Amino acid sequence: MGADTQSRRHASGAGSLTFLAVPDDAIRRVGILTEVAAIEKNLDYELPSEFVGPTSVGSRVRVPLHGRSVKGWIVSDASNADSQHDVKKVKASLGFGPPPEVIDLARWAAWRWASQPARFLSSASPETIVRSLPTPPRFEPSEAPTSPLGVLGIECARDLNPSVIRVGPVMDPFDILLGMVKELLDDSTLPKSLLVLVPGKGYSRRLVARLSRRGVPAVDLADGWPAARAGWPVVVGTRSACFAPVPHLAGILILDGEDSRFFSEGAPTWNVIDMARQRSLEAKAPCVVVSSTPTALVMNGATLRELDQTTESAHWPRVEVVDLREEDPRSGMLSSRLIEMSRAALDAESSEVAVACIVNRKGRARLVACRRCSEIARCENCESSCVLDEKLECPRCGTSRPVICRSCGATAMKLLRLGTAQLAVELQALLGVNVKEITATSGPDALKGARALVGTEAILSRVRHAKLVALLDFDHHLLAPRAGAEISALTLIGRAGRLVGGRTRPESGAVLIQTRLLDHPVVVAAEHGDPHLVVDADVDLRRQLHLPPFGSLARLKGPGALEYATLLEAKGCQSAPLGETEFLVQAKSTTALSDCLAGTPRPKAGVRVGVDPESV
DNA sequence: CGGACAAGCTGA
DNA sequence: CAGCTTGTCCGG
Repeated sequence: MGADTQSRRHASGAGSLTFLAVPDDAIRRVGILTEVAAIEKNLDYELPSEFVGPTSVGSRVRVPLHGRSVKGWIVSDASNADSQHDVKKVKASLGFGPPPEVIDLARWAAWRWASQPARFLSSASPETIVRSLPTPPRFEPSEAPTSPLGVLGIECARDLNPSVIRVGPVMDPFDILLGMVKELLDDSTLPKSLLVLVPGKGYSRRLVARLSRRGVPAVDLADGWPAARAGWPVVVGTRSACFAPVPHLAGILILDGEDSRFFSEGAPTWNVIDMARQRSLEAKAPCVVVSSTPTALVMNGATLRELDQTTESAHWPRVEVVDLREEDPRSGMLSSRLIEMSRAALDAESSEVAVACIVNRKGRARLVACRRCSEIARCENCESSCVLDEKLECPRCGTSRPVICRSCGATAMKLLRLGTAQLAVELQALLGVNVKEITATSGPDALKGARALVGTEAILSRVRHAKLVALLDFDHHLLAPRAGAEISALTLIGRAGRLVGGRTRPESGAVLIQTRLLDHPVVVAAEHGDPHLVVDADVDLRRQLHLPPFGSLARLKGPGALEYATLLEAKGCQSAPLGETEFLVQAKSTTALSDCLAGTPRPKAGVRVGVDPESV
């Protein structure tokens, strides 16, 4: 059975839109899906004649259930009138909810990722009650963009097959958006909405402001749910915006499609790319993804469109590589080339942050040894190696103890693998300027007065410009033991590149990569500004291992995992143990796996099911 | 999910 | 056998 037939089966509950013509004295019954995710069937309720509020499919209501009062969605008009139950009355209206198409999408998603529709519908619903909707502005026809990207946007908007546009990470994708606006919103008889999905909140806010300056009516879904529900021409938002309540979808544009924030690892696992493609398929609308490093999951059968190679590589940053094998081991992560380039960057950029150093280790040091006897500091409980911050802390079991060597009692430690805090101190000593430490938890004024920064990847979302971005321990990213690690390492270089600018502009800075793997394809790709070999390798690896999207898999976790794996195996899935209570189940296709999971009741002992997680 | 109700366990 | 825990069922 194809995905198409599947989703139709899951759409079967949805009825027609808005206020049905019902005889005045007829009692209107509605099918309700409650917020209680475990109850997957629709329950019948009566809509009292005094009921005030929207009653179309998707509307939010409060209903009595088992002595409780729960929130829910109207998911079908009148249902089986032959009720043996004494049907209860809907208690109250909770205002507008998602449109019928989104109810269908939530049903499909529940099937696709072995979850419940209510889980997805909650993120599709407004946070506060919406009782009235604004009137969307008239869309004024715009001028067609003539740039190559604008033309590409128009071209993609005409194609109902999914498209992926590969551009260098520094390339501004705004004209693609303008091209799609022109093609999809101009002289359309029906008011339609274009959805734009971006990874972060800040990006969304800036994009809305920029569109508004250009005279394109746009709202941010973060504060514009009612406007989106009313059918605003352009709706911008983060990952939950693939459920944006626009009543008539014109198309979807996803920017930075490879960003990990588009792939939800928590339960349920789901991803924006597949979700958006399903929604646009049902709406017969185009779906376009822009990405510098489209992974196999992003490509997944889409048409790849690119500019010429010269233009693409011009929009990668200038890259400098430091061979850590040649460095004096005593200089640690702060190589002489790094210091030299930092000084040049500080001279070139006289007031703002000039240098950003990225290393994914917080605290003072991740590995320490006794200065006197060289014993590695380990946890007294579990023997795993301690992290030094104020005290010696165990990253595994959380116990902490004073800084004293367990074998000789000395109190001085050698710092073997430095973290951000210590590196900031050392860099400040070497450069003689104000150096600040930035991690995900640092406050907004952590940047005040800083000329150089040391921190985790959090830096890349806090700072917009720098002359030099240094990836101090790039091999840590490169050698991460999971499928897709190499692509994310290359993506990191691209994100760093956005702070320094494209390689052909004279005012641009550079990205410095410290590595021991000079010939690694990722390092070479970054130097050439050409990701295609790395991207192809990701596709080949996944094809060979039958990983998504070339096969489908689910991770089962919990006390009932073994029992559930056995049941699924009997239905034609392959299963392999990953641990005592953890199993991997594979099937030939997404449809086969999802059908199998949907058709097999879970055992009593709990199992958590994660379908097609991003990293394996 | 969480309330209802049934079946099982304990202690005087 | 009351009083409490644990398990299973089901919701309109």
